[in-house]
Amino acid sequence: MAGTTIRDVAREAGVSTATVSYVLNGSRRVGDETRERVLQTARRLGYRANFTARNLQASETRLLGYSWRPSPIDQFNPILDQFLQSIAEAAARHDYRILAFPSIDVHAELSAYEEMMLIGQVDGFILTNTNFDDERVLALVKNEFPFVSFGRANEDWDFLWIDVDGKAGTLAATRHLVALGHRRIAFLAWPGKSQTGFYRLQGYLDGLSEAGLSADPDWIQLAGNFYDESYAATQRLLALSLDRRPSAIIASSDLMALGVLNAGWDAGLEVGRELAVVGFDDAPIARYLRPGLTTVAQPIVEIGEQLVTMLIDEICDRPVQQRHRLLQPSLIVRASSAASFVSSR
Amino acid sequence: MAGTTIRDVAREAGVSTATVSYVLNGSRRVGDETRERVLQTARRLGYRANFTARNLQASETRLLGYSWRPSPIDQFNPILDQFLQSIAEAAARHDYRILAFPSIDVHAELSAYEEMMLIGQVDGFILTNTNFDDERVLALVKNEFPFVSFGRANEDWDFLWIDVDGKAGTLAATRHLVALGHRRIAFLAWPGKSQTGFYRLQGYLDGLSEAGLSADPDWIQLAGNFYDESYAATQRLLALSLDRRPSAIIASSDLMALGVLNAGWDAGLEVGRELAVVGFDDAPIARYLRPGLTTVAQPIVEIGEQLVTMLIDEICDRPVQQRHRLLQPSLIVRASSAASFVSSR
DNA sequence: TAGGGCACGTTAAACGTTTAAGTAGTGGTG
DNA sequence: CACCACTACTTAAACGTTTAACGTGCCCTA
Repeated sequence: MAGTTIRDVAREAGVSTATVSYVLNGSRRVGDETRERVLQTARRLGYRANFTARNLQASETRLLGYSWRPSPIDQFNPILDQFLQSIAEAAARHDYRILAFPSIDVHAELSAYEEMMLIGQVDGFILTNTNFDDERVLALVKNEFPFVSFGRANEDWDFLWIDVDGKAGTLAATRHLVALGHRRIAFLAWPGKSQTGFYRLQGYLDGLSEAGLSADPDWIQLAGNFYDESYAATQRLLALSLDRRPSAIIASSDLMALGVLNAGWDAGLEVGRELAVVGFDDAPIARYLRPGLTTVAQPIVEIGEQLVTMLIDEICDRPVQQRHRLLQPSLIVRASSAASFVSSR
Repeated sequence: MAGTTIRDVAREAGVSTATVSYVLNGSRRVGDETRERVLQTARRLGYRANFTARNLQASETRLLGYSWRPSPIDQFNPILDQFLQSIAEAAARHDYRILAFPSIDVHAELSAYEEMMLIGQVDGFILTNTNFDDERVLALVKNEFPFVSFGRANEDWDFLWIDVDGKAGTLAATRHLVALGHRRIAFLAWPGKSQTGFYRLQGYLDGLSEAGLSADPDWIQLAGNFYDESYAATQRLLALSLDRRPSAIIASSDLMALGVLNAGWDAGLEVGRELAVVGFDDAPIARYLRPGLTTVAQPIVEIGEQLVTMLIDEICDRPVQQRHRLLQPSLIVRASSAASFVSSR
């Protein structure tokens, strides 16, 4: 279709294709007069480099695969937007592009085929929502294919990852609530073997013991990363007898915090004063909720950029300085936990 | 790196590369015995097809570029998540992948270069957030490069697009409010030459005149697609004297509706009963707000799928049935406009 | 038995680049 | 003048596939 090749330009300009290539890439000195002529001809003919051919010759694709787990239709993905933009721009700075791979969970026997399809199409992978025993990590490690992950998996697997120190995040959240006077603090934890979820729970537990508080077992409620489950879990918490009912709830994500807010509201509580709520993610919506949601923010843009440069270093066989990086989150205090509180013992 | 080529397999299996290719692609009959031997060898050597080479030979990239305008960091993109997933999966069904191109707005003289870089990297483009006088459309049309757009641009430009009938959406919203008894209905419109914004405003105006209502000029407030501007615009509306103050507000987007909700709340109004609010987009968050946000939902997944098949048809020079498609949105009624209302004349 | 038709393989050109190695031509130096 | 160094350009091989065109040998039919 487009069809103007480097050969057309060469013929038209009366030089060899090599010369045209040298001019276009600036990879070698070319006489001023010839260079001008080539450039003019290229422009006149509307020449555009064929990336496929160039990549074949360089035996690289200049493509990075981005694999994420799509969220259910009615949930929101708090970071996709920022993250995608961040990795796309970081990649572009190094002349790489991002190829989208929503990971389908039907990993039956397709996976072998799929895997074969995926690899060879890109130079490396960026994984998000990485889990314990993540089969994607396993497959990539087995194939010795370059990749980086946002999120840790099994401790004994060695691969490049960046993660947010979730423990530090929920620890800060817990300290914040303790400082406000809260003594009965509950936590909505993810069930199953999620590393991320585990660390977030750990920070909460650490925060309690640091303050000399012991956690009532009922204060730790299991709920998947869904609005409904978190709403129901909150109802269970609020149904506890008055002396055990928590005055503050930390949720493992903003989506879940939303369930807490609404369950609190529906129970007739004034969130912020009668019930403190803290989320995790700082989703864009968090600041616009009423009351504004106190939450733990992750440096998404920075993570995206670091992941990309890390991956490109790996692809180019450059040594990667820190193969595992734990970035610090920051607590954003808003009205959902602003009012200071005195425990009604 | 990976390095096992079709030639290695051929040598190892004692056949020609052509035979290997035929076996792997099933593009021609090959003797059972030979086929088995080739497959075994390929498996044993861990052979993976090199897509670049394959694409070069087929002179296609099997890649679709997806260009969107990233939202500011503190705003949310109501559809990115669903839309991206939808086009990625639809593309995968036809063995295409999605390449991410967040369109940088610095379109100074970069654009010529950019354009050159973009084209040739993909077989076609998917545009979203298409504007009146959209320079991307112009560039693609000029280059006769295959693309489809989610959203219309200038009437006299001929290109493939799918859009949601925004006029029908706001018309339905207006009718709904009228039916509830509202007589003073305001509209938050986007300034500037946005086609999308224009149609949405039009539906509102049609709805009013259909009901025999005339719009007070002050009821149409201009505000960009941002929370803050919409919040401020709502404050202006609520500051009108009691006999002119609107009892219902339609916003051009859910993000803006959020500004309306909060401004209403901050003014001490009970949204849903004292002030009805309608948004546009049905962002995932809409259902979780309190009160739940009445809004106009777009069939995002369907749009994504249709765009992709449309684009692939165009790329393959197959005739495209309807080059312009207007899909119908649907009104989702929630608590922000549920209570029936009697105007206090 | 000559011939066509079929099944199964191979050969080699092509896709559009990049780049190592080679060839002229020029000017400077001993 | 012989030699070298340098500049400016060309030749041609490679990157890893696909596929049209071309052998073979074999069976079937007239």
